[in-house]
Amino acid sequence: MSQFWKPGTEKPRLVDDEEGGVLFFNSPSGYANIERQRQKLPVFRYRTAILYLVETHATTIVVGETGSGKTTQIPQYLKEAGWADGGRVIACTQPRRLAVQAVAARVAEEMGVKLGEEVGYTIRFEDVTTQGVTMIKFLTDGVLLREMMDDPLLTKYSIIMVDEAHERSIATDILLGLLKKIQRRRPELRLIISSATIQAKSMSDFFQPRKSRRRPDGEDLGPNMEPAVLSVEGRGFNVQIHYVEEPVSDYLRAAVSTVLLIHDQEPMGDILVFLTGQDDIDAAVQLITEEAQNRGKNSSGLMLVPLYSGLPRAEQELVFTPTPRGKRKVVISTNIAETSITLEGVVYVVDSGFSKQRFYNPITDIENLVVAPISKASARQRTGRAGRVRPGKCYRSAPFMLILSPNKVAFPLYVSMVTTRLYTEEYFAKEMSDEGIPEIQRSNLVSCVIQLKALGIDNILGFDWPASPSSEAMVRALEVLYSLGVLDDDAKLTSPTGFQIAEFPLEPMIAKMILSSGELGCSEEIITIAAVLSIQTIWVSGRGSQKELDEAKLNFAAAEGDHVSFLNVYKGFLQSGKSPQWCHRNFVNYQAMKKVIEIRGQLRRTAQRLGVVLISCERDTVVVRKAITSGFFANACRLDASSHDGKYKTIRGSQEVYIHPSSVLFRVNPKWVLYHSLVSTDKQYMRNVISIDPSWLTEAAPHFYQHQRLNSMVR
DNA sequence: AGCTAATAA
Repeated sequence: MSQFWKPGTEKPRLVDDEEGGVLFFNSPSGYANIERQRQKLPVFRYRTAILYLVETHATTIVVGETGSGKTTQIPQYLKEAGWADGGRVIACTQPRRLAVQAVAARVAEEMGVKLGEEVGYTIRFEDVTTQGVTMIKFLTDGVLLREMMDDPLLTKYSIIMVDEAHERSIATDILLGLLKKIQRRRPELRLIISSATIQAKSMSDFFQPRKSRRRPDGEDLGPNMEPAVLSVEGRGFNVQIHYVEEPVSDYLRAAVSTVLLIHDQEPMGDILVFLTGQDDIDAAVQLITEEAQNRGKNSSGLMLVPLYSGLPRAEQELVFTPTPRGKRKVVISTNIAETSITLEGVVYVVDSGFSKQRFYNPITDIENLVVAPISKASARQRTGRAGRVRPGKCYRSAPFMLILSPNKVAFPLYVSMVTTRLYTEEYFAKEMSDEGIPEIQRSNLVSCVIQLKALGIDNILGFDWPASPSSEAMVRALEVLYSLGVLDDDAKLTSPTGFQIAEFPLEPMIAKMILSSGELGCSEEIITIAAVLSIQTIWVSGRGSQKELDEAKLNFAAAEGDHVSFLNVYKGFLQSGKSPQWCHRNFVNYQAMKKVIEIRGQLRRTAQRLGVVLISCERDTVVVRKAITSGFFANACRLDASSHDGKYKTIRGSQEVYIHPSSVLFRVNPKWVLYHSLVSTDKQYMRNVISIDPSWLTEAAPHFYQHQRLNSMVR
């Protein structure tokens, strides 16, 4: 049944690209042409097999390389086979919004229907479907989870296809766990799990029924509960892999010299370099520029393009501009180019073997961002980026781990120390883990647990996860939710508070803050703050010097702290008539502010529905800070008077923390502060900080701060 | 005394 691509053979180039982002289509003239295109896709050969397996098995796992056409074709096959008859809907989930939109548009085009009718999509803020008409619906897995809050059995769907399951996002994992549960109540529901090769085994194990539930042979009791596994080959060219032979002491320099070597010795073709973050990338751009200048005209002709998520939109688009004749484009990227952005024309990949990953320590309740070795699956994915247009080459190099500056590498829970010192072939074969650690095992679980509780999953510790988080992490999440008043003594959602907080598409602490703001009379302000906190940054990055940005921020700085400063920016933006020019002058990101307005609108509607009084406190910053305290009381810190370096201690755990340099309270150091989040680098930095009065803590959470504990600290 | 891998509701 399985078909595998033979290394060294060339696969036919097709115009299909299912991976979101860049979609292009050789404007077909008419239906016959589209049909011919569809039949050329690798997945077409499996049409009958897929339909048969879906018919006879509750769960079908489709292992498909990228470019097989599975995402766009399988939903159409299902529709053609009648799975959308009788008002039923075929769902296909994606981890990313952009992919949802792109794939839906493509399928609508192939079917010759208007997007939003037979084929539609739903993402946050955009429901492009028509009830009773839409037969194939693409949506993010997060949206499908939200839908379960109204319809726990997802009764309108006949089939749910979970695409890109190998990425193992939190939402995908929760969804898989819940779908497995739903299936027991709805035997007629079919699941298709689309996954990369490496994950197929664990996926199939997860959907394996317990022995007692297996149907006896020959008896017809509905579909076979054993998952079926089908492999579909993809399209893509052979990529020759080169490993380093000798240890390199610095992956940045190794990457830089590899780029120059490729440029000197290899035929034309673009280069994609994987590094870990903005710092690395900016440094590499500079080093390559300098080196190229030193080497004279043979090394000119390089077009260097940095790529990372924080880059302004316009600069990100540079990666898509066609390479000028006689030039070679070098895209230097984070792992955004591994999954989210597809670049055409890449022939060479330089892989550092590292990426930044989040790790959560449930003991300290702190999330860290650390540089860590990637998995084999990631390495293969990166390699595959070189084979999209013609046979390519991938250069894998990695440094001595220990030579990295100490603040860049920390070994978190779950990651074992890498003893091999370089990314040799042996390292790849023997030391690299097959798969990355699922996000759910690297994260704070507060949002995840409240979502499960809201869906009526009472036994969180006993939940059947595709990959179980540590019990410490689960217990920690339960504790936090209890302290927020979301859960009662029996760990049941409280009414109405718990249910209300679960309704908000926000972290529970932010949602709590919004609920309290109604009573405190400052909900308009708090909803603005919640919207600002839910996007990455409202400031422009990259334009001008850091110093200029710091100065621009001072125009809005409030003595009370960052949250109040956000209100000043928002007010200024409104007073300017939402002017892009005003944003530009003030180093404010216009796109971000537009998003703030949009999210603010959604939160306002949700708040109103839940009975939160919408009211402004005008200039009263005390109530604003009290409302914030009601959600974030656990993040209170006190300035350590004995040291004069701005050291704070958290009240809960006596952790040593510092105010982040980006905060308006940096160097101001009020005695008592509350932070929104911690960033760990060489120190623990508090991001988004306000000053508070310690009496607000006992007011907001008397159960959490026993009086004696606080009094002894206040002195 | 000096900072933000990626994604979503």
